[in-house]
Amino acid sequence: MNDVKTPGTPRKTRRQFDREAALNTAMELFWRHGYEATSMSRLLKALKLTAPSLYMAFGNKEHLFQEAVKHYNQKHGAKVLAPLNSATTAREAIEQVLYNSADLVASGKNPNGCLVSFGAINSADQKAPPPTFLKLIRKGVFNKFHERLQTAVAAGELPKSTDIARLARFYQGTMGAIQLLSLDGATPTELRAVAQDALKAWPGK
Amino acid sequence: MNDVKTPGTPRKTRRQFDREAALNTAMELFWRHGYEATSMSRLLKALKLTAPSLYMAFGNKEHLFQEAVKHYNQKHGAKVLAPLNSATTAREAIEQVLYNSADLVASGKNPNGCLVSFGAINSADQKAPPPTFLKLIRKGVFNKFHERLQTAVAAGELPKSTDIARLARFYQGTMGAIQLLSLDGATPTELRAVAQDALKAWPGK
DNA sequence: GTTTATGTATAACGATTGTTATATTACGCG
DNA sequence: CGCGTAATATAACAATCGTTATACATAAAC
Repeated sequence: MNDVKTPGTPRKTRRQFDREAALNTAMELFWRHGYEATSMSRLLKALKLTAPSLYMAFGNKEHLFQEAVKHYNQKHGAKVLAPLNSATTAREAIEQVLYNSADLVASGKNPNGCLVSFGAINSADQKAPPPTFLKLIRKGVFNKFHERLQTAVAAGELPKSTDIARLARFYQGTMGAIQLLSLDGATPTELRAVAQDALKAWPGK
Repeated sequence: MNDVKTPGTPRKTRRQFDREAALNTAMELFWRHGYEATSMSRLLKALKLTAPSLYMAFGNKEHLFQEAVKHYNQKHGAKVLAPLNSATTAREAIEQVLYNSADLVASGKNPNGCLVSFGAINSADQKAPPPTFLKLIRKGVFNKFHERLQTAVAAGELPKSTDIARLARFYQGTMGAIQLLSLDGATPTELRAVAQDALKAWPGK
């Protein structure tokens, strides 16, 4: 009657490599060279995998990139932005975010710069999935800054006349400046100074 | 006795295309997509040239890129940085440079962003000629900022205790922030606001 | 233990990369 | 005019791009 095979017990994976470790290495390569300049052959060599294994596990290059970026956000991005939720004042929150950013992008333990900002900046097609995906994430970061500043106004930390969007843009821009300067060899100390200078533009006082 | 052919009268070129126009188009493509993501076939199509003509005129892709960047510096970079030499005070100089930058990278008449900052940011080999070449130019821009600030200290515009290098880095960083924000669609007006906010960090007063 | 499915290995796919050898055209000069 | 050279056009080069078909090995399920 029912010729359709029932799915049966889902089979456990027999993958022989560490998916997390592979994602880590892929993230590192994309971070350092960007999406298009990171070739599959380079990835395969670094991950010590054969092509079918990688395609089986991640689909294709675009999807691997997406997963690598998500991994980046979980492992690094979230830590950098954490003060937006934990610091007591908006000013301290942004100060700490900028410091975190300076440390992340110029520590020497990771590639310099930022995967989200620069990961697909040189793209043959700016409307292709990788650039679009990153742009969306950057928009989300802007929104996080924006919301924190709104909260600050509501709490009386900032005057109600404050141009929130403008301020959010300025400090997201400062983050970008820090990331960009790190590519030319600026040290964490120098980048913290950039953050401090930018904080002199904080409203009021 | 002398079998070596004397060079004779240098023959005028018989090139049939406008070298300047070709350079302009190449600049535009490199500006928009970066070095590696701009393929020769794409260049040839845009320039309406055949490969041998382009190679005859410019050598190879790397050399064409170099010439395109020089063209960019002459046509746009020089104008943006001109106030460093013409403005009466250092503060006004930097203010106008930042405004010029905001207008250039977000006017809509040109590709957004900056060829010198982003033209080879996603490179398979960061030590290859194109990234190295751009890095050198950015170093030169830093030096121009630095020298202008030194002059300002000598003229008494700034206290002698001013950390010149730090200030130069901060405003070069602000330029980078403006360029980066333009890639996500910020308007010239919004970018001028970023410049204004950054100028609130100007020492003294 | 046999069957069945899934991960791996080898090797190749067509497309495109930057570049150049060959052939043809056409202009400058004597 | 006619010689010689330089710019063009056609076409191909080896290398690499991202991806996949095929064959083999192996672990899970009955």
